[in-house]
Amino acid sequence: MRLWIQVVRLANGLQKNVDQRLRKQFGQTLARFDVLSQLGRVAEHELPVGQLSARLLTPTNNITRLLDRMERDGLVVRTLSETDRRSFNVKATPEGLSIFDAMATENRHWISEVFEHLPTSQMNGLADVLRSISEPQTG
Amino acid sequence: MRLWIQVVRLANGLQKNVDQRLRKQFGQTLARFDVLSQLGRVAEHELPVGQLSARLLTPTNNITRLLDRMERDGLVVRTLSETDRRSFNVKATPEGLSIFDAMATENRHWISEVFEHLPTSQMNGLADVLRSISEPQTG
DNA sequence: AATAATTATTTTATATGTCAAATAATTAAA
DNA sequence: TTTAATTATTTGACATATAAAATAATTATT
Repeated sequence: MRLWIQVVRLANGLQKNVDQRLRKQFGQTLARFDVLSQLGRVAEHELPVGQLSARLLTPTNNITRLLDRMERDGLVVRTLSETDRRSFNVKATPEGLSIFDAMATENRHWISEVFEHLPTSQMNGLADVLRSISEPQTG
Repeated sequence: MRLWIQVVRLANGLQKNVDQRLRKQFGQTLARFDVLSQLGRVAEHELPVGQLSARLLTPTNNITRLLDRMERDGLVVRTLSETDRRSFNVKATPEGLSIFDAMATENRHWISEVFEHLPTSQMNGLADVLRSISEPQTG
């Protein structure tokens, strides 16, 4: 069964494609886009590092340096939590949010190009398959 | 349409899962597994670096250091090409092949567990979708 | 209050990925 | 046959990912 290899290739291809476009057109990466997209959808565009990493399905230690560089580049700021001195809040800056909006707009175009030629029936079928596969490994 | 995000998550989940198991059980990574799987399926288990990178859909400069470490760990050897002094052949060592066989066996189990519960009809549907999506972006 | 366990984050070390530039050998052109 | 262009691979600089250990603050226990 080489089906999974095809799924992986499709996903990797999509990600590479998006990452390359983000690099060229915005000087940003997919990882940064993911961070901003999480911050973009919460109140105050602000989250504790731990919650951010949980939303990204990635361990905390994995995004510390990513945040370092994003902070250096003015996309986010870290502020001490007022209730827990161990914890930092990460907040998207206006500049970060504005870059994110631009990236998100472009991204929607790219993705819809890829799925444009896919009939609705197949789209629904794909959604079903994803549900079937994803559920058992939840957790 | 967040369909593509689900595809990406499924694929990333699968890859992370496999990578972690390979690390824990064999002290190897998915990237190394990919290299060995390509070498494993050609005559003499040997390929020029360029052809190897083409098969892995990754630029040559991207696997140079990977090969350095694999050579250091005795999984592959690099030998000068006899016909082109710019070119190196990468060959899997007996040790590399033996580790690969063990990894491939385990890998088949893990993957079949994931797809085990998927009805044949959905499997075929997924294959169709993959074909539809993949064709336009071939290249 | 002192000790222990837990939690949030960073640090360290290493592996993999990106792009651009360097090196060196081959082929093509003048 | 010198020069120029191409090809194969490596190197350099940096970004992202992994695991394990370190820090430091909090909570729980005694």
